[in-house]
Order: sequence, then C-alpha cells, then structure tokens
Amino acid sequence: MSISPAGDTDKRISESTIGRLSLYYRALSLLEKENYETVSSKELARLEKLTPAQVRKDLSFFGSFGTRGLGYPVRELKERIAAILGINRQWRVALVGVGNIGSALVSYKEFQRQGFQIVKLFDNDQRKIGSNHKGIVVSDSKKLEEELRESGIEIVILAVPATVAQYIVDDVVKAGVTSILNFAPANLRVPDGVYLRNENMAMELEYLSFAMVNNQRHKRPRQ
Amino acid sequence: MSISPAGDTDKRISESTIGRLSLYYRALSLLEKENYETVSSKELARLEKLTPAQVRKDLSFFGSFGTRGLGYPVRELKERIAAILGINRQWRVALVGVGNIGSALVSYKEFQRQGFQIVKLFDNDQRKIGSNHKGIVVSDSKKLEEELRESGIEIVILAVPATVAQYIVDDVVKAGVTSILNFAPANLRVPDGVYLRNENMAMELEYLSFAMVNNQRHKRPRQ
DNA sequence: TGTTACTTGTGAAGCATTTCACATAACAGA
DNA sequence: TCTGTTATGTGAAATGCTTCACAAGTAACA
Repeated sequence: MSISPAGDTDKRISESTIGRLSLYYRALSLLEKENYETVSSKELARLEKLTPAQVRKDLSFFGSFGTRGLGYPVRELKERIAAILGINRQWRVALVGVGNIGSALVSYKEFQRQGFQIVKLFDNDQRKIGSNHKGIVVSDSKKLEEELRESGIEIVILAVPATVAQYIVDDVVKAGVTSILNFAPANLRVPDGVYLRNENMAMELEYLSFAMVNNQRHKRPRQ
Repeated sequence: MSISPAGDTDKRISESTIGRLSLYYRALSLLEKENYETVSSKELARLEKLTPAQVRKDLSFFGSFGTRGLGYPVRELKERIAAILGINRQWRVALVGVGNIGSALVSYKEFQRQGFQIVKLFDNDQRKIGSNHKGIVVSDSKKLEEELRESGIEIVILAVPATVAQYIVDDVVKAGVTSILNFAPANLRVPDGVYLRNENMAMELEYLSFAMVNNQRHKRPRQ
C-alpha cells in the first residue's frame, strides 16, 4: 500500500508522452497566435509528425478535452497542457557556472517564455563574481547552499565542468533543491526524491553520425 | 522501398540503444583513463544506472565483444563503440547563427573530443560577418550554400531564431548536407534522406516541472 | 427532427523494448 | 587436470508503448 496525496492519480505517465505534450504546447501556441479556435488530432499530429491516435491517446491520460466532431479548443487545450506540465506559473531558477554555455542560457528566451526565470547566478571564478549578466549579479559558489535557501530557488541548472559537477550537486541537494538540469558530461548521483535531467548535446551529434555511417534512419520514438 | 548499400545489416537499432552506446562510450573513456583493463556488464550498468542485461543486450546487437567469466576489454570495447557510433573519425561541422547559443557551442569541448570539428561559422548580421571566433572567421549566410559545398561540410548545427530556421535548412539541404542538429524551437521540414535532430532545452526543464507538480518520478527509459 | 459528416475517446491488438534465466565459456587455484 | 567461480550471450517471457478500429457524441443543415 502506498500513501498518496489527495488527487494523485497514481497513473504513471511515460517520458515519451510528456515530451510530446511539450510539442503539443508549442504547436498550440502557434495556432493560438494565428487565431485558430479549434484543432483536430489529425491536424495536431500533422504539425508534429505524429499519428492522430497518438495525440488522442496522450491527451486521454489527463482527461477529455475535445469535442467529438469538432476537435480541441486551441486556447483551452494549451492552458490545460500548461497546467499538466507545470508551466502555467513561474519557476525560480538558479544557474551555476557562468562560462560559455552558462551565459548563453541566461539569455535563452525560450526558458523565460515557458515560465523558467533565472534569478540567481553562481561561479567560483573571482573575476566573474560580482559581475553583471543581464541584470543579475554573479554570486560566489562558496555561498551556494546558503543563497539557494534564502532565495527560494526551485530548479538549478548546472553548467560547470564535469570534474566539479558532483560537488556542486551535493551542495544543491543540501540546500533542499529537488530539480536539477545538468549540462556537464558527467554521471551525477542524487538521492531519491531529487529529479535530475541530463542535457547531452554531444549525444545528439552522435545520433547523426551513427545514422550517417550506418546509412539508415533509425527509429525515433520520441521528440 | 529503400536502396541499401551492401553490408547493410538491415537490423534496425533503436534510438534508445544508440543513446546508451553513447553513455557506455563515456564510461569506458573514464575507465580507460583510470587504467582498467576489463569491465563487466554489471559494473558498466552500475556506472550508468542501467541493468547488466540491458548492457549485454545492447552490445550483442553489434557482435560479441566480451569474454565469459572476465568481462569486456575496456580499450577495445571503447574503440568498437566509437566505430559503431561513427566517432572514430573527424566530422566537418558548420555552425549557423553566432549568437548566444552559437558562440557557446563553438567553444564546447565535448564536440571536439568526440570528433565533431566546427570549421565554418555563418551569420547574417553585418557586424558579426568577418569577425573571428576561436580562430574561425564568420561568413555571410547569404553564401551558405556555396561555401558549404566548397568546404565539404557534413553536419550543420543550427543556432538561429525559429523564424528563419526553415529558410536556412532549405539552403543547407540544397548544399547537399544530410545531417542537421537544430537548436531553434521550430518544427523543420527536411526531405527524405536528410537526418534532423532537435535539441530542445526547454523540454528538459518541462520534464522537471512536470515531475515537481505531479510529485512523481516518471519513467525514464533513456539516458 | 432527421440525416450526414466528422472527430473524439478508448479497449484491444500489434509491435517494440526490457528483463529474466540459463546454457555456455573462460579463468584461477589447487 | 579438475573444481569452483564468474560473467557473457541469447532465446523467451514480461512489460511497455503505439496503432487500430469503432462506438458514441456533436455540429450543420435541410
């Protein structure tokens, strides 16, 4: 038996489905901008190169949002998906490591647009500490734990060298942060209850080189 | 119907397997640096948080690389995986869009390390054209098609705004390039035979926010 | 109100991936 | 050479995901 919070569906949603919700959200944002009132699963599927059945099945995990014979109301479905993904609100994000990747991410508009607000920056380089990036003053990563707590950060993005990533993660976890997006090419350990995602940009190029040397279009279940 | 070159195994390898090969490669690089001679599927699995059976099954698609009772020879397995992934050679890569993300990628060491050499840069901003980034002079993206052909580029990385991404892609395809890694939040059309991967960094944050608002560890088949 | 056209929502079927479990093989030590 | 231990490689089972196919619901229009 397991104790679940009220309202917890206990239904496990696959990562693939969540990834596609993210795609639907983007497509719906576009449709909304072009003043479409409704959209069918067929059209949504076409826009994201999926099947209509896939779209309907994905959405059906979370409820009935459509009208038979008509389709889905664009604006409402967009809001519902935003609520499911948790992007119908603002998240306070800190970024550790203001190097090449790090400073690019500070300016990355797509994060903003989806409610991920980078409000703190950390680095261990004395030359960077105190400097200003897009209106945010870089803090000393020695004070990471303390300042993360104080500022109520909920998500941390890691853009530090692989060699130090684990130490930073340990501090981040100590500060009570439960979500980490890691850009370092490293395998990080986190305790249960902490969500960790790895962004592995080299891996994407490897998919391409694999496809090229094997002269095949490998199966592409997600995204 | 599809024309396959001689030697094509015709065995479809799943994207998940390829993603894991990439992880094995990274783990093996580390083990090699630490002078390990052999590694078991159990150890490799532990390092990448997978199951031993998964590791063995993945490798078995490509041959028998191990010795019963002993495990896999670290150095050799690493080389074999590199060959499978197509990273046992250099790839000539061009990057279009020398903005925030673009210039960060030019300096991204992990690409280099895996044989992806960025040798051309393009932008449409007059202030950037002619400037020098890490020893590469930025070309005018008006000359994209011509210069891609001349310089024998095999992979293009797109780091341009979503609004212009499709136009760039069309030129890239015209130039005969068959592999594209796209960072723009856009759904790009490419003809059959062109490999396109999308790097969607906001999506990774959405996995995290979904997990947080749904208070669950969703299933994580890959990476 | 009846008819036609359309599209959802969903069990069930089909397909793909992961895990199991064990026969087989190699090494180490006596 | 024999015995114990370890670990691979792989069919088969289990699990998970996608697609099919259709009942049911809605709109539009006569």
